[in-house]
Formats: sequence, structure tokens, C-alpha cells
Amino acid sequence: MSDDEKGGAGAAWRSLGDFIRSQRELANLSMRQLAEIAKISNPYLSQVERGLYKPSADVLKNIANALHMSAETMYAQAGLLDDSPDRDESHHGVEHAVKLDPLLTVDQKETIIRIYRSFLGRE
Amino acid sequence: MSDDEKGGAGAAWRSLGDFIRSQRELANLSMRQLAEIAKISNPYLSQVERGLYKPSADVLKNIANALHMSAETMYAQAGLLDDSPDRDESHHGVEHAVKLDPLLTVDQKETIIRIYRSFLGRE
DNA sequence: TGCTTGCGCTAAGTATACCAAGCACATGCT
DNA sequence: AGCATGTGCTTGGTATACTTAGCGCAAGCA
Repeated sequence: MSDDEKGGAGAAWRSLGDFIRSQRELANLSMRQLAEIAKISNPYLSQVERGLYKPSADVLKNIANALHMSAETMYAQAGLLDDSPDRDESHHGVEHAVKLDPLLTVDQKETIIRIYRSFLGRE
Repeated sequence: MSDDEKGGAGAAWRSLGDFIRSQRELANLSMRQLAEIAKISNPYLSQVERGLYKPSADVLKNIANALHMSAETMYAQAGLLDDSPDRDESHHGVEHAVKLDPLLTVDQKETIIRIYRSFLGRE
């Protein structure tokens, strides 16, 4: 279904472009598809994902909408929102969210967390 | 794009420029003072307040900080925040946290999300 | 074997966000 | 009268966001 992530382990995105690219691949969209929805040209999206250009907030909003995510999340990733100092930084969002999920059983939670930790390479 | 934002029901400000100008005057700051604090040139601030240019999110954030207001408020006034998010229940917890995790690869995220959905019974 | 269609990327140009220098008019001081 | 210093604004240029045309490659199909 989806192509392999080249380069292997370590998906920590160094920039906004990496973030957008990972979100786009997660949504199984090609560059031209996402560019069409976000109303930008596909070469420009290419440059943005490669970190060559930093898109304006308007474009950022369109991309966020196209990826079904809130504009705030996008702006936060772009570093445009960091004036509010009080951010409730729960360290591991995944484990926290899993533990709080009301639809999972205890065993299912343990399974997911175990898989998650194995992916991170720590026991 | 839309240069005339009409139809804003009850909007006290015709445009973003008017909003900034009123906030600046409310803070008893001259253009040069605000421009200095916001790290932009005063002619540019003049153009912005007169609605000739639409500032980037970066500048918007600086102006908001200089006026001691949150960047979100500024973005909302600039019309950069009014996305229409579908109220998808998958956005709430686990899937959202997984997608935003910076340490997982795209494939790992897809794996975890697939397991999570299978646990919920909705493939 | 070719033709088509999809992909991401490059190159070159246009539009616009943004800055430095300076204008025109006020006010205050001597 | 002069000369400072303040205000907002205009002009001309530079940096950068963004687009249109097209390249090279891989996969499907005649």
C-alpha cells in the first residue's frame, strides 16, 4: 500500500516541511493531490516539504484544512504560535492518550503501549 | 483573494489594519514605537494599518506580542484561523497523538493506528 | 517495443511582503 | 524668525513567497 520510508528509523521531523510531508504520506495523498486541495502548485509544495521555502499563514491554513487538522496545530509546528508560554506539555502524548482512551480495554492499552515502546527502541 | 471582508456580522473592525491601529492607539503607542517593538519598519506598519498589505503570520505574531495580546486573537482577526474542522471522533485522542509523535516513522504510525482501529472494531 | 499516466523535482518568471531613505506637516524651544 | 524633534506617509528598491512550463523516472497497457 504505502511505500517504504527511506532512511529507516528516526522520523523526528527537523522542520515544518518534514512535518507536512509525514502528514501527507499518512493521509495517502500525492503532492499533486494535496496541492490541488490546498490550492497551491505542486512544485511549491515540493519546495515547502524540502524546507526551501517557509509558507505564509494563508497557505499553511489551507494545507492544514486539506489534511483535516486544525490551523493551530499547523501554526504551532511552524513556530508561529510560541508566544503563549503556558503550554501543558504532557511528555508522551501517545501513551497519555492511550491510557485515557475510554474505548480500549486495559489489555488493549498495554498492547498498544508495548508496540509503541518497541518502535521507540526502549523497553 | 478577498480584499473586502464584508458580511462580518457585528464586526467592529472593517479590516485587520483598523484593528491593529485601534489597538495601537489604545496602547498609546506611536507607529515608530510599535514598529520598533514588533521589529518591523514603520512605513510598513503604516501600509498594514491602511490595509495596503496583508502581513505574514510571523509579523502578525510580533505585532500581537508587542500589543500584549495572544497570537491566536491576531490570527483570528486576520481570518487565518477560521478553518472548518470536521468533528471527527478520531481526532480526539490516540490517533491524533500518534500522528503528531515526532519519534515514529510513517509506517510505524500506520501500524499503530491500524491496530488501534482494529481494537475499536471499526476498520 | 512504444505510448500513456502517474510521481517528485528543477528552472525561470511574476507577485508581493518588507525595508531604508526621505518628504510634509505639526509642535515646542530659544 | 530659526531649528530641533515628533507624527504619519510616499517612494524606490530588495528579498521571498508562489506559479507555469517542462524534465526524468517508474509502472501499467497496447
